[in-house]
Amino acid sequence: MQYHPEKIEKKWQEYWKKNETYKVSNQSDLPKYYVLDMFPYPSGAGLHVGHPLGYIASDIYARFKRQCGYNVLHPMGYDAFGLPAEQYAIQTGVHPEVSTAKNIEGFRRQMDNIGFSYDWSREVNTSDPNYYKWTQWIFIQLFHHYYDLSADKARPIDDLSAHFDQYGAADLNAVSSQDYSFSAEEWQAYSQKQKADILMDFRLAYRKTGYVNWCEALGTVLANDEVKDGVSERGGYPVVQKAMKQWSLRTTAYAERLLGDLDKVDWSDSLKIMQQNWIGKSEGARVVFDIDGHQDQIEVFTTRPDTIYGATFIVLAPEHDLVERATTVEQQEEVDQYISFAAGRTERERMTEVKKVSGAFTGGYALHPLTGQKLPIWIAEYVLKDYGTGAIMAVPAGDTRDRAFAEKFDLTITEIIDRTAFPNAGIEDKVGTMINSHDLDGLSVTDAIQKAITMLEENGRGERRVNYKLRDANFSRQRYWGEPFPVYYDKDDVAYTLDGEELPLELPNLEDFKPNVEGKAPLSKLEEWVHYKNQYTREVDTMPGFAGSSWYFLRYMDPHNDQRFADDEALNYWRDVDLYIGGAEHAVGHLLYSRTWHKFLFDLGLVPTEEPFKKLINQGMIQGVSEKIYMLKGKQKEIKWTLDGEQKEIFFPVPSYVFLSSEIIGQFDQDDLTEQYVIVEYLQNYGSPDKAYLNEGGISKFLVWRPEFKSALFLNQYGYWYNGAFSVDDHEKQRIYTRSEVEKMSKSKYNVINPDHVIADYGADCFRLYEMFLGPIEQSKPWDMNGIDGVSKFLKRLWSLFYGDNEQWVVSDQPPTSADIKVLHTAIKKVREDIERFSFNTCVSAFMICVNDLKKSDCHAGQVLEPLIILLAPFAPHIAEELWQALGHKESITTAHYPDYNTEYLIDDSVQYPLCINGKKRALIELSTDMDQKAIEEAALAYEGLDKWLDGKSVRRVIVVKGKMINLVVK
RNA sequence: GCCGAAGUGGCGGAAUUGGUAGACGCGCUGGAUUCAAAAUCCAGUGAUGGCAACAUCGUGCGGGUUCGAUUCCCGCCUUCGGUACCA
Repeated sequence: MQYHPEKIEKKWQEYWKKNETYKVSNQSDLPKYYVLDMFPYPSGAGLHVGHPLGYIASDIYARFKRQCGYNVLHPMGYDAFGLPAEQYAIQTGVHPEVSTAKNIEGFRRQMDNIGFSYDWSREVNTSDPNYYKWTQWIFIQLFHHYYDLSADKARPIDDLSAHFDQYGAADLNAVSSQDYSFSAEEWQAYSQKQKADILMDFRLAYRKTGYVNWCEALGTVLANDEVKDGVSERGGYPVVQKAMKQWSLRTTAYAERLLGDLDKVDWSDSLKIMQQNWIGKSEGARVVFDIDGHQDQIEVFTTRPDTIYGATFIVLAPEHDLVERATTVEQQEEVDQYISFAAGRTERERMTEVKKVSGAFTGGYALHPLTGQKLPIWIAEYVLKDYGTGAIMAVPAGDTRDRAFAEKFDLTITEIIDRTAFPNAGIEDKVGTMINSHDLDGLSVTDAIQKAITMLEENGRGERRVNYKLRDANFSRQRYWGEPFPVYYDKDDVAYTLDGEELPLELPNLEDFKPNVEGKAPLSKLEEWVHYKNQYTREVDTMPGFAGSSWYFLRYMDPHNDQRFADDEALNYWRDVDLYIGGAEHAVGHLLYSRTWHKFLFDLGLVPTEEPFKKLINQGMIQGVSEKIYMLKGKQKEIKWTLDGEQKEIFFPVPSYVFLSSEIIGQFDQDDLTEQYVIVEYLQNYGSPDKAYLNEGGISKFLVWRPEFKSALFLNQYGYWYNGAFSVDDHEKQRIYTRSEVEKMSKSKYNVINPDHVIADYGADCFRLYEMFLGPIEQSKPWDMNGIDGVSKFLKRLWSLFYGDNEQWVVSDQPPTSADIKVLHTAIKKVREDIERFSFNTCVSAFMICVNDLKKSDCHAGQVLEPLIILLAPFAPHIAEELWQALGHKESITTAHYPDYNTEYLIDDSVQYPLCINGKKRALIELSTDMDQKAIEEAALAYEGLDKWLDGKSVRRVIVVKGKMINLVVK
């Protein structure tokens, strides 16, 4: 029997489906294990070879754990709300629901083709009302809770109202948008609207003014992704930052716990550091500056209160509320101009372009809190509205950007730290002795920080404060394809949430997905829908992409429950995700949002764990190799080139496009050249950089795809292709070479490799093994097919251990040799250990070594081959099932216990020791394994070739690492 | 800019705790088999010099620690991911 992957793979995929092999129950005596993949956004480009990298790894691990006796939850679903479907709808009129359903179907077919062990009965889809009912429900809970810092958890907002009723804002330790002080009597006297506004400042889901990328020309709000170099990517129109009332989630309330609980999870240090830095905890002081001639105060946060006497001016973000107040009549025009300049700058530009210094003087002055000195108030884009308080005290002697700013605008620079004792220290380093700082003079920086805070507190001009870089998450999108907010407003703009029985609030149907006037969300066009119970209006914005993905891992535990987001029993059984695999691009965003939601649900007693993901692995990205063909710009009337030193020319009857093979572009002026993408599947030799080419067939396909080039000429170093034929006969000379470039794998770059095509050529098992064989799971690499033949050969060799070279069943009952047993147990040990450390590429190597060795010794013993295919089953499940069945088993190999190794079989009699002189390997000596340190040392010194290396010098020291190496230190 | 990661033969990569650099695979070269090809099998394959034995160099670059560094430390360079509305 021959190895035909296409036959056996379909057969087993159908078997697994029919027998519900991978269906998992919430009731089991076995220990649980939850293996999760980051679910995909079902894009129109389909699944490409980059997606399955992580999915294959997690599938191997899930299958391995199952065979080790765990009840394994391994589900999959779709993150189905998102921008691309909406853009597609705007372009084509196809409803996002329709295109999404179609894409999901395609993804599912592609995933089935790879042979994953998902329990598809638990599939979730974030755009399914039965799912987003609970996303809305969680939002409602967030709305009705606030964060109590004393209890260090979320508490019902009604408790807060009760506190206000009884005590006013006194003795309150809660997270809020601004500080409040009012008495119980005052509170009781407030109007409903006033009360609602105050409570809003405490809610965990709350409204505030946020900024969006507004493109007037397109009449829409753009995602950051759609803005390039400050203008819209489509059309290149200006983009400005526009203020809009938006929903936010008070993620900052959880900052401290998000930071501290990183200790509880088994994630890589680099990932934890990224999250730490994102949360960005810093300790310092809040300092208050009076504005000269006004009642208002400017509040700043500084990590360097020691430098307070070096503060020589104040900088506000251009959007800061007090800019208007501080600006004088004379400066009004300049300030207005600067504000509109800053509005045209994206936040990214403002952060990145640190070398461009710009700003404007408001004309106003602040008073130094300790000296009373007048400090000019400036506005500048380097101060961001959402960072800290949106204002800074500028200390040009202690901060590089402040210094650059002071130098540019000729502002006072007061040196306040003497660093002569630290000649290598930069101006931001916390070393040195204070000078020009009144009471702080002579103190070290660290002492000065403490004393400065005390002084500020005593003067009532500030206090010790912890600040986080983490910002509250903007939760509103002016778009259609997302979860509708279960929210409505009364005439006074007071927000209310829908009752539970009204959920899900289904996304109403729409024909036209373009935004409404002034960038209002598309739902605002449905006037009837917007009006709710006569006097109310509904929220028309929708939730962002991360809403549905922030809790989906919980829904898999109990996906069909219509009473709760998941049942207690299911939650208490599965608890948390034991292994989570996904792209490094989610390192902060998704993982931080999920952790926040999870902690909130924990506070409400709804989930049993504080952290959702115990162990996390980031898979690397598979990049694509795009291929571009050179072309002369515009249509040509004639073409001249040199062939074998001879000048050639062609005059075209009608002007034609001319494409050039890459080896001859040197003959042309580079300025006349341009490039066109080629669909990589049209190319021969694709995968070898700069060696891919179009042959006659490829050119035909290219011209069918791009009919505008139908009459083009393709030129290479031997001749040309024109009107359907090459001018040379030799096939070797009929090649138009393209240029290769490593880029993101994307539909728009025509470099997407569909796993289906690889599977059609090599089989799913081969594809799975090859993706793992490419390299460490965490590393990014461009996709290339150059090594896949090796994996394919391996599977055929494995098959031939069972079916022999003449395709007859050759497995025997003969007991195996001890050498073959050693080969098997070496592989078991290596594979078991490497799976546990997620080193799947070396597992594949271990399989290859094992099969090569068994092939060499002509081993066909069932006692060796049977454990071997169980060992391989998680990696190549189809071939494993087939051979398992051929060995006479009736049950799926999924139920077979994963083999254990016995170290007794692995012991060697002797060790090859490298004999090193001063760390350099000079000889190999073979010594018995049981020799002790001393005996090894003696054997080394007795080595006959030794004199040659000593060169008259003597051995000073002998270092022996038993079983590893011997080093002689010679002087 | 800031935060994180990576860089080893012609290529993908291995070296798990500081201990034989290049496992395994691709490619390439030579050979066997074949009418021929494919497939398969065998041998070789880091660079330089040498007939060879062997020697020297060699893990992005420049330093350092150590008997010994791909691995640890300091300073750079390049590429990739994120940078709060792509997912």
